Amino acid sequence: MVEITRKQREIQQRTQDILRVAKPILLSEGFQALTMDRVAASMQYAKGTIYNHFPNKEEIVLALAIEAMRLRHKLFDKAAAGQRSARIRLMTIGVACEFYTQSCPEEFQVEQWMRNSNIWGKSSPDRQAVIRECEAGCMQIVASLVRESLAQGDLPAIEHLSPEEMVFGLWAITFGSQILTASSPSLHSIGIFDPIRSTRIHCCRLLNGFGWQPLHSIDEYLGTVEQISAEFYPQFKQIQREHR
Amino acid sequence: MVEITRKQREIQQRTQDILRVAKPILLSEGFQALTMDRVAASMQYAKGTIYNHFPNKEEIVLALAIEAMRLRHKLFDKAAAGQRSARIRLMTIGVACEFYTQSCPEEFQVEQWMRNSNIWGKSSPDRQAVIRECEAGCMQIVASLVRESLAQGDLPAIEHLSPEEMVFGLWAITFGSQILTASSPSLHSIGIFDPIRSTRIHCCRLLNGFGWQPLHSIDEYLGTVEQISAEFYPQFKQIQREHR
DNA sequence: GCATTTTTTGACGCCCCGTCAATAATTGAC
DNA sequence: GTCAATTATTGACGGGGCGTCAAAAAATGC
Repeated sequence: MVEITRKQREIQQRTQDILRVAKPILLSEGFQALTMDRVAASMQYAKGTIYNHFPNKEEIVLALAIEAMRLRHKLFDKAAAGQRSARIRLMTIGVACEFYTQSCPEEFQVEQWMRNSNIWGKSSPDRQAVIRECEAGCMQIVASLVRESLAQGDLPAIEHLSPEEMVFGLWAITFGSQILTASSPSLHSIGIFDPIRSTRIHCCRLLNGFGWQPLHSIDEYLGTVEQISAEFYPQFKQIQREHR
Repeated sequence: MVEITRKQREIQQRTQDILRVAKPILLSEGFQALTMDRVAASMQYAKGTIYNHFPNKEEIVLALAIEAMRLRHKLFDKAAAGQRSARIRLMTIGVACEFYTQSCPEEFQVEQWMRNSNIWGKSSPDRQAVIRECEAGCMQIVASLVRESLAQGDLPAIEHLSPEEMVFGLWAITFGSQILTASSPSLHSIGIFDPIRSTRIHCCRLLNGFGWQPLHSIDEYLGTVEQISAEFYPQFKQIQREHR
């Protein structure tokens, strides 16, 4: 059943190779520059062979997006594991998001591309389903932390606001901040010089606002986030500098 | 100085005509389907003539984005005018955002397209500058409401959080929610059935969290938002037509 | 070793982009 | 009203990407 012939393995390997070739082209020169001819030429295969693996270039982008979201999912999983309080583990997920966006900017970029309706619309339902599962999976990790805290009494039930809606709020502010940071050229001119710090503060206020115990002062929160960051992603600062 | 020859007027008019032709193509069939040949054929002009107006199709998209953002700016302006408290006027801007996204989905869509680096990167610095000004202008409207409230004492200065950062938070959560609503297929499956209501609640909690007087209970807030909505946008369709 | 199946190939048809020399229209001087 | 100069329009063209498919090559199995 898990029998895989050599041939099949070779084919799977080549699918990977195609992605490895396509990714730098996509990320450094954009979607336009990613052409099937070029991918084929880079690998010394004929174009038709590439088409045996991906029916169009949009599918390549979606395949890369799936890899990106799997990475995100893995980071979320690691962050949500462990013995600490749900609130701390939730903060760790927040740090994971920062880490992801900052030190895997390519994956983050691909996720944005995937949201582009041109690409989404042309890709196969199968891959779309994988993406959806992955996204839902990430949300479920957060949601289960919320439910855990509710069950343990750290987090009071809030009238008018379901646990899922709390997740939605956290997600929206994190995601919204990151998108704006990445694509709003006017941010700096309006006086936002450190969007990451701003985002952290808003998340802290949101969590405190939910009444999620133990409440943190901003200074505590920022300090704890720094600790988590240093602990989980010791290489982060370095990478951060690399990417300026 | 404001002398405009008939010829110039005709040319300006045709630029508009091109946008009127391009918009439905773009919105109903996507960026792929928007080809210069097709635009030209639709208007019974030669392709070269279209190129006299726009050096490439990305510029057409950006020109449409400028129209969209001007509309957004106008809505913000109207919302921020009037004699009511700054907090109410801010809420009115929130309603304006909802209105914009809901009843001008095409404009909202074009704004997203514009953020796509493929399009942004290929367009002219002039149009990019207009977009930036427009975006900064929208933010300034919000920022000045914040500053007004600070000056009047309705809104306490918050340690660690500048007025601009408050704007950033509001912007991020509103924008983030809307993007997610528009492009996250898993929202429904995770249990978010009324994202607009959720977003309103989060905004209310954010404003209350800032200590922005007078504080609203969720019920009050939702009620007030409904009132504003009914007052400013009594007839959804009519306003939509105005800007066609 | 040979027939059958699978895989690879790359030329092909189609379409789009953006250009530009040729053509048409407009202008303004006389 | 005429005509030369200026300006605007045209559409054929070169370059290139997409996706296909019949033919060639390779692998398989008997």
